[in-house]
Formats: sequence, structure tokens, C-alpha cells
Amino acid sequence: MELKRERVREHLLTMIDSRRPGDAIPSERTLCATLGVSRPTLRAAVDELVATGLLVREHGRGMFVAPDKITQELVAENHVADAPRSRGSWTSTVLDLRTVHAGARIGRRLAISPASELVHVTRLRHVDGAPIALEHLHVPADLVPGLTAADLEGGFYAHLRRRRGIRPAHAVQSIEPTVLNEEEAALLEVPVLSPALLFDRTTSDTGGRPVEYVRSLYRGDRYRIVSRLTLGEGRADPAAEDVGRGGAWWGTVE
Amino acid sequence: MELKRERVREHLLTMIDSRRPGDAIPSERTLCATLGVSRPTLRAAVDELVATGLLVREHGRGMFVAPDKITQELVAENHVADAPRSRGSWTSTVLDLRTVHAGARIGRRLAISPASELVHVTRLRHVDGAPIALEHLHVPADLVPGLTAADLEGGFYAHLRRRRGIRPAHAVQSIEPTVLNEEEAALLEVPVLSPALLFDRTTSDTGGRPVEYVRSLYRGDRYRIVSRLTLGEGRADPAAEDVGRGGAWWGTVE
DNA sequence: CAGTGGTCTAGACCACGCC
DNA sequence: GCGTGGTCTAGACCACTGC
Repeated sequence: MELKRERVREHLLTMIDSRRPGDAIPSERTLCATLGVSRPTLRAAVDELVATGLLVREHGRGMFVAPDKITQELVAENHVADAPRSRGSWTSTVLDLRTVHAGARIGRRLAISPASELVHVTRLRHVDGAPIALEHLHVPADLVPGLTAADLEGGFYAHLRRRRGIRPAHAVQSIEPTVLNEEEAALLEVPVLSPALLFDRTTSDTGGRPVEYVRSLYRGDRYRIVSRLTLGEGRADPAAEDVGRGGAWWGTVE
Repeated sequence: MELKRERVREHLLTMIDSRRPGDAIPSERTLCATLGVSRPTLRAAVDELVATGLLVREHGRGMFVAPDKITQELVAENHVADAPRSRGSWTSTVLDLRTVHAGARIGRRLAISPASELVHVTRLRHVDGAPIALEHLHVPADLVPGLTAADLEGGFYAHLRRRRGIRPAHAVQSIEPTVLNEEEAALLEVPVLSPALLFDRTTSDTGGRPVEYVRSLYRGDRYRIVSRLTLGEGRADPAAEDVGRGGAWWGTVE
């Protein structure tokens, strides 16, 4: 049997999709009547969407589709030196592998037509048997015809180099905090609304052609980024050295 | 008037403090009777503590103090090159500045006695007028006697160098996702349980002496870490180049 | 003033773990 | 069977917004 909260959430999500940021959505009491649920039930569903950043509530005014994020980006300026370390034995399980149409959002990321095909792989990553990350990998279908789950076992980059003659060269990645929805939380075996890190990465090959777009969710209770920073002295702008004001975030590791 | 949920949360927090990880706490119905609240109200308070990772629920068994975190640490191995960039005009407001005893946890971080004094500064940071981060700065009191809010205006590191003859040289920092409690959410002007990034940093001077311990919460809806990675080719272990398995996370920025 | 979200109650039924 | 958490209801009152 399906939970009422889920049904309400789906209804709200399609409602949000069909509107623009800032648009109002019906009042709580109206929605209760429309969907045939009590107010606490409706509010529980709305709570989740508010925490996820899709809806905003304004006391005495109403509920609205959240405005577009205005993000303060903090960029790391440093040279890559080597691969990072992590402990434990990593394994990964392919949950799904299918060819789909790119769509507008992902098409733009990969610089391909929204109508063109791409391979969408859903993977669950484990450390020492415990699920730690849920990964969505998107690759233009013409780059990897006939891709199978087995091809991913030795690492996708290795597969691209050895079997496809594609050399991933650089990537742009963003990291932001988020909370997990019902489905994600279930796969990662944590309670709903648990904190997580969202990694968003687009990788290009030596020719500058985008070869993959990856969205990964890492469990917040099992995952942490640790870095060791070296703070120089003779900077042009001493104020920039105050880490809290945008100082050196990344550095040499132990 | 105080919210019931807050009173319940405080009660639960002291209950958690007085127990050890894994210990059971009374059942929901028992707590309702003890605290004189209805079950949905109690559950709302518990939901918050579960999302924060302090309590775990087990269906049919009961509620327990959460076990200690087992964290998968991912370290960045690279050289610091320069300070990162961020846009907008940053300002900061000192909410509180007081001298307190270090206590066990922070004393250990700063390698000082739990009984010794330290200065605790609470700052709210803004970008273009909007609150974006809540920062708790802890400094051994004997390093900065007579510290005032004005001393922090040009940047704390600059103050240490110019007025105290202390040269911060390196730091160890961790970043993890979390959700904001009622108080933090109010200060940052976002809904409770909103996602945030928790920065935890200990900085030492050229002699290796810890000079500050900082805990900062950054709004997840306004803050994002962006980095550009360069993926080398001739690695010893090709599997390590698969970013998803622990590949190169940090790199040269545009 | 009417309509909105914010909070809270008392009680019901279900699903799961344990004895 | 019994106690646990998981879900849901119907309705109440308060606080805020806007006319």
C-alpha cells in the first residue's frame, strides 16, 4: 500500500513543475480537501519539500514555489597533486542501466541535444558492506554503445581509456549539502531528511568534449571531507588569509 | 511563550547527555505522559533529533541514543596554491564574545587543559546583507588577552600576525553536511532542518601550537563549493582515477 | 475582517520485534 | 499477546497578512 504522504508529495511535485519560481500554490486547507488528507498529513509532505528547498512558506500569506537558488560559490585554487585516500574496501552495485533521452537539463550539461540519447546508470556504493553513496551517471549514448554493468567494474574512467579511446582530462565539480528524500534514504539505509553531501560533476576529455555528468549523494553520517591547509605568509592581500572570509580551504595533506 | 516542542527537545537532550551511545530511552507513550504532550508533538521533537543524528529509532524495539559516528574520511592530497575566490561583499557581526572554561572536548582540540580559559566568539557572516554563516571561534585566552570585537574586523589572522606576533601556518579542516536546529535556523533565517555545511577547523602556528578552533555552519541554499579538477593520465593505479571510487577531487581552478 | 500558515490535542489503526 | 514505533484523522486555537 502506498503512503498518503508519498501520494501528496508526488502531487505537489508535479504542481511545482508546472509553475515558475515564486508562483503561489493552493493553501494547505484547499489541498487537504482536494487530496482527501488531513492537515498534519499534508503538512508532513510539505515539510519535506521545504527542507529540500523546493517550496517556501510565508506565514499569513501562503506557500510558493521556491525562487531560484542564489549561490555563493567558493572556488578552490590549487593544483591537483595526487588522488586522495579513503579507508575500507569500496564496492559498487549497479541498480539500473538504461538508455533514455537527455532532456533539457542534462542535455545542457553534456552539450548535446535534449532529444539525443544517453546512458543513465544508477549505482550504489558501499564501504565495508554499508551503503555510503548513491550515484547517477549520465553518458552520451554514442560514446559508449553497448555499455554493460560489467564494463563499470574496473572503474568507468579506465573503461573509457582502454575500450573507448576516450581520455577524461578535467572536470568541474560542486559540493553542497542536502537532505535525503524517502527513496534515497531507503537505499542508503538512513532516516528520511538525513543530511547528505551532493556532488555534481561534469567531466570532459582532452578535446574539451563533455563525456559524463555525475550526481552523487553521500551519507552525511558516514562521510566527511578532510583536508590539511598550509597558510602562506607573504600574500598581497592579508585579509584574504582569514579563512573565515574566504581564505585557503584546501591544502597539502598529511 | 515557549514552544512545547522546544521544551520536549531540551528534556530529550539532557536525557541523551546522561546516557551512553546505544542506551535506550523511554518509549514515546511514556514520554508523552511524563512531559504532558500529545504523541505527534513528541514525535516532531524526536524527528529533529533523529535528523540531527542524536537518536535512532527501531521499529518495534524502541528509541536509542545514537552510536558514535563511524566516518569515512576522504582526504584531499594537493598543494595549496592561492586563496580561493568568492563573490559579493562579506561582512560579519559579532553576536557574542566571552571568556569561558575550555572543557574536555575543545580543550583536547587546542591541546590545553579543560580548566584553562579560552575566548569564545560567536559571529554571523553576511554576503550582500543576507546571513550565510554562523561561526564559533575558540582561542586560548592567554594568546589574546583583552581581545575585543573590533580586533576581529580586519580578519582574525591579520590581527594575530600584526598585534600578537602569532603566525598561523597550517590547519586541519573537515567538512560534513548537517541540518540546522531551531536556534541556528533562526539566526541564518532559514527553516528548521534546512541543510547546511559544517566546517570544523583547527589552526596551528609555525611552532605547531594550536591557536584556534573554529566551527562554522554555512547555509546550504546559499553556499556551494566549486572546484575544477585536472585528471592526470600516467598514474600508477588506474583504478584510483575513477573519481567515484576516490579519485581526484580537487584541482586547478579556472 | 477573512484567509493563511503554526501549533497542538486525543484517539485510532497498522506493522514490527520479542517473549 | 503485548509493547514498540509508523501513520493518519478531525478539529481546535493562535499569530500573521492583507484588505
